[in-house]
Amino acid sequence: MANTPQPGTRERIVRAASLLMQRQGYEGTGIKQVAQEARATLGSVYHFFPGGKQAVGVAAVRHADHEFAELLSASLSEEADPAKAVAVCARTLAHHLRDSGWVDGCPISATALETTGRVPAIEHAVAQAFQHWRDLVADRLREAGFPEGDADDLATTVISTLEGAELTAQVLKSETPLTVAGEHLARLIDSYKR
Amino acid sequence: MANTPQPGTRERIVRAASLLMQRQGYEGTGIKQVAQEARATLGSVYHFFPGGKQAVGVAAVRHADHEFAELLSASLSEEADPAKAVAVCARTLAHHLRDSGWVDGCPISATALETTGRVPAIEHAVAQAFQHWRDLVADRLREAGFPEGDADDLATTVISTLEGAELTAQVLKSETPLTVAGEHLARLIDSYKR
DNA sequence: TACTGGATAAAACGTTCGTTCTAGCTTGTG
DNA sequence: CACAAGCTAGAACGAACGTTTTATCCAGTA
Repeated sequence: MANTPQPGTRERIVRAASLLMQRQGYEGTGIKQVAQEARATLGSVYHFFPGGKQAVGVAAVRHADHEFAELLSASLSEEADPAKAVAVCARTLAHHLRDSGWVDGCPISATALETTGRVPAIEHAVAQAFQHWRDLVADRLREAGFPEGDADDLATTVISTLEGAELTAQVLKSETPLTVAGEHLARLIDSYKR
Repeated sequence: MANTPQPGTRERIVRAASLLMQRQGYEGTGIKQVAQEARATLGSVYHFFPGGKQAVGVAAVRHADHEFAELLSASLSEEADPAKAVAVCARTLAHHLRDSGWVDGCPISATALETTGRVPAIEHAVAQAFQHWRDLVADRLREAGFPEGDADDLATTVISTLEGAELTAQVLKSETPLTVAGEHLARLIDSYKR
């Protein structure tokens, strides 16, 4: 959506890094592999990212943050009922995951787990993404009339559960964990209504 | 529990690998680092694991599988009400995570995400672990009188949510995601009663 | 036309990776 | 005491890692 027809070199590097890190994690992705996949040279990578691999990693995480935020916002605004919207979102994730051959799960969780407590810059970008997504859900719930406390707690669990269900679905190569998680989340949200 | 007072070399290697892979993932953990941490030599590692790094990885995942299964079984049998048991389990995980300085999350999720679709042997061990844990919860729910279909679905979501909440808690360095997820899961399970 | 700065290209750095190999050590049985 | 088998020790392999360096290209401006 709204992609520049010919993304510049910097943009190609970030996208390639984001995709590779989604599938192989941060440690499993090499700078040279990123350059090759982005059809850029090593010189270009270090030109745009003097901070080296860590800087590329941070940019890739931020890119993934924005991408998933768009998908989330779209899902949340499609349905009038936020409970239904969450279920729809879970199904959408399940289809994307299946269509990719079970390789495209959450774009940052692999990176998150590998770098937590060891690479502060990436750790921080990951935390920002999680909070960002959480806030999107919380805002939608407040907007639908849920009290502040309930909305915050529910939003936290929605993100956690979607995250975990995507991991489980990927590992088991099955859409079921995501679809049932979506329905359970809808049921949970409904139980807070009124 | 029931640790041999002086674990043998093989056991030390598996434990060290499991711990390091929990914190740094599969790609981020080197064979030499495993050997050093286990107070073993490279020769010993390749003596016990002729399959190399992959074989060590599989053994480490299986070790983590059994360890977490024990924690899960203990939590589930401590409380008469399985809904309460799940909430207690979430709190236990939160405390362990906090006490470790936010580094000891789920022992296999980092490895799972890095290797899925790329290292079949490890992929398989990870899937077995998830199913194993899921079955423990499902059995407990059936035992408590939940119908088969409900028990299976709930067990899937319990594992998914615990997994995701642990990831979120680790990333945000907060116990909250795990504790509220535990309470939400208890509420969800209760909503299926009768 | 000459110059300048951003961007690209490619070779090479030292280090670490997973793995292999050949000794040497221990231990228990004949 | 001898001898195999199980285990440990440590050096060495080629390949890949992240990074640095030097040179070249190519806009846009004066």
